[in-house]
Amino acid sequence: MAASSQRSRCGGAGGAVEQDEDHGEHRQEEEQHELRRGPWTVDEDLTLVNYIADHGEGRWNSLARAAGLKRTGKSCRLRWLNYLRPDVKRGNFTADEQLLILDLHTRWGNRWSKIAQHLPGRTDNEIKNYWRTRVQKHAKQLNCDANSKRFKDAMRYLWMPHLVDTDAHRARLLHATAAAAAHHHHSSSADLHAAALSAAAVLTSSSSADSFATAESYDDGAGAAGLYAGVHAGDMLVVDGAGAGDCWAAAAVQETSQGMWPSPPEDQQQQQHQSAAAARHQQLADGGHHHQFQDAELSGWVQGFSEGIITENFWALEDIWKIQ
DNA sequence: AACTTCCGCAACCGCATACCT
DNA sequence: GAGGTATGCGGTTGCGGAAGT
Repeated sequence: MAASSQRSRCGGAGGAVEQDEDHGEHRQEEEQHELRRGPWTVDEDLTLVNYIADHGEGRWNSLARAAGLKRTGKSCRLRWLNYLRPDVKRGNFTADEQLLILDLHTRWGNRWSKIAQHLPGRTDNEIKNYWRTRVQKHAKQLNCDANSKRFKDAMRYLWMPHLVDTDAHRARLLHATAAAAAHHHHSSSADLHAAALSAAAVLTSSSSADSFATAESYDDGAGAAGLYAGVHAGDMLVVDGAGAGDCWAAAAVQETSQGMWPSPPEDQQQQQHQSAAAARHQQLADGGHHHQFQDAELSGWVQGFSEGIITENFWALEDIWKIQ
């Protein structure tokens, strides 16, 4: 694969080089040294690894030449740092890591290398890709910018607790699906509010099932729980004084937001289900009043969010049911 | 089975900063 | 201090495989 794609890459990303003011000279220089671009071959990897094992890192341009690699120093450095380094960690991000990324990104924005320093074995490139491909996708689904306060609040009060609570999520999947389906059958237009809230729950849970929950990530859920203890998915609910319909909606969000996760061991399931249920009952017992947020701005956002669900055409309900 | 679309990720680029002479 | 080179960073591109039709 390497050979063919290299050619095309020279015409693609490499084409930008030729737009430089001294592109002619540049190309001549490249041809002279037969600089390679595109994916690295196994031989090249071995050469680089062996050379660094013998001589150490640094001085990348001279390293590339001395090792006999027809690559720029930059390319060698990138390959080593992002892929060949022995301590580089590959594979899906654990729940802990996801939480950390979300948290650090709210603090520092796109300071990928700074964020990467706090995730041992992860590279800035990997984190950046993760953010762009997964997190931004969800921002798009929420109809807001990934850098907006609105989205960050959604992360903090919906997503993070969602990750923390993954075990409970798994436990309630079947129950939630059944409840939602049953409700769908018996719902009328009067229940639109509740259904829309349910839709929001799906938005923040099952839509993320594709990428945010991996089998291995569940093992770390408990550790992450400590970080965000006290923040629960139910916190985003606005339990209005309107009555039973809204209470159902509140419960629906709590239930369906648990998403599509594999099941934990039985005893764990029961324990978590019980505590979550107790919390919900307490919440509903407090009903008839707005849920109180310490952060007034957040409270406003929550209100806006729940209203927006109805007015901003997030997803058609039909789509939600299809997913469920 | 063939084709198209979508998505994840490796690798690239330009720019900024640090370091050296 | 000026100029040149190396390194680091963040944004972007496009390939290849998966998913959908």
